[in-house]
Amino acid sequence: MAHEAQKAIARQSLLLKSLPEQHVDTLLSHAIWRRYDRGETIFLQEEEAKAVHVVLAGWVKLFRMSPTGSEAVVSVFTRGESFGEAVALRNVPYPVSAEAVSPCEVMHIPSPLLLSLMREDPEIGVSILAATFSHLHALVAQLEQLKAQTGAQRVAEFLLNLCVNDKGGCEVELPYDKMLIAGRLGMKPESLSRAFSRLKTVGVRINRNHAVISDVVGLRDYAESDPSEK
Amino acid sequence: MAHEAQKAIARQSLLLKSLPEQHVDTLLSHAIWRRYDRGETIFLQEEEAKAVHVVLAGWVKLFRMSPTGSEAVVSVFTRGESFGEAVALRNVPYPVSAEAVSPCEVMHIPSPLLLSLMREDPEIGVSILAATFSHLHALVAQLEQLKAQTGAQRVAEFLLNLCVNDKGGCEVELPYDKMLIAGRLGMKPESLSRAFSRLKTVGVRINRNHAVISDVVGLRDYAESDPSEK
DNA sequence: GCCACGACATGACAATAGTCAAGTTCATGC
DNA sequence: GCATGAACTTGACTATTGTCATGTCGTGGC
Repeated sequence: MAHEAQKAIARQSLLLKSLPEQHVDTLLSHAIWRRYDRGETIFLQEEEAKAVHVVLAGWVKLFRMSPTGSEAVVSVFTRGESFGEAVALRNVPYPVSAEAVSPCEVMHIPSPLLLSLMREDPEIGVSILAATFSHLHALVAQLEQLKAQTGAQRVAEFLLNLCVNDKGGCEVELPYDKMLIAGRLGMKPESLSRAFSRLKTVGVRINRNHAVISDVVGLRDYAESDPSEK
Repeated sequence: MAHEAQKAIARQSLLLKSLPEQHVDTLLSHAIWRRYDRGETIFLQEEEAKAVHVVLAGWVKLFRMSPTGSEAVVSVFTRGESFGEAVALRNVPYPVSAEAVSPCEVMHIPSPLLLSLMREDPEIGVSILAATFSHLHALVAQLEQLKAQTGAQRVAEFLLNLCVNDKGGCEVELPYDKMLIAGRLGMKPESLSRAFSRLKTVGVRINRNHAVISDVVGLRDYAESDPSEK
């Protein structure tokens, strides 16, 4: 059974936050709450979806194995984020696999429950679409980055997304392994290392999983500049 | 007003094909039917979505402009395909722009109509989710290609998707400009040219917009082989 | 028919990223 | 404490791709 703290996190997720209290209670009380160890599989590509997943703690990566065995990281989720909405409601196989990349707490909402509630109140469909749209948007943004930016620029954007303040300097912690960051940004770990050292010229220092950005505006200029201008 | 032939195409779209006849009739009779010339804009990034779009004839590209002015093609749609579902139902701005890349016929379903119908019958929400999921899936597949395959391999997959038969040889027409194919595959036109000439060694001949594939199985092997093995 | 322009092909070169190998650091188990 | 192994960094080299320049080929306008 779930702690109140976990329920509070679930309530804040994009999927649930705009639903009527009463429905949220129903969903939370029928949900399955599970802990995953680092490296543990949550579901596999081609498996049939039976639930929608909400991350309560830790980090989960979605990835795809190509026929050759190399893996492509599609997205990385953390506290308060949900995934699998569009798949769960249609009884189709997952297009990706999901794996815990740190110890995780994940809530699973059985899809039949969500479906039956949706037939009662169409507003739930809108909530699901909202969450799905945000995934769609994230994928589009990622595609644009891959097609229009160099590796170092993608790293710069990644760091900027970790910053809270939008000017001056700031210090951030890298949220997960550099290997995973590299995968998420579509490059090899070696290239990520080199991208980091290239960013030294625009005021970025990396030490372990700690990053110091001395000039956020300058870094943003770098990220958005034309690759051919450098 | 629409020809019956156009309505028939719309009925076959993923968005509408599984809906009850009665709802489809309502939607079709309130839809807006428009013709677009090559190069004409259908909507712009950041514009607020007011409709869902169904392509009846021609080709439409969705693309994103990066801050530097370079464009990244996100997807290309043709007869029977719909786009903008998840955006239209949420009153959020489009994350992409849409442009006709050939003379086009496009049907627009006003989103308030779709929303009100959805509140009557939640099944419509499922249909919209189905269409949205297929876009999500396509983006994930594209991401995987970009991250795990070389340019020539992406071109090989593109050609394979145009083939109907799955063994032996086949001949296909390239559906649109090579410039657009290049954009869709995340490369420059020059790189596409070179990818084509590289594919000569696996039995692919390109002449104008006509492609001859002498060995579909061999080409598939090539597309799925490890990039480092060549 | 001729011209102009855009799409496309190709060569030379530069920039970028992947590969392979060697070495460092750090967390873990014993 | 020490050994082990995984994550990470760095260097040298290669492969791939982008850039720029040039040339060809067709299509559409006149």
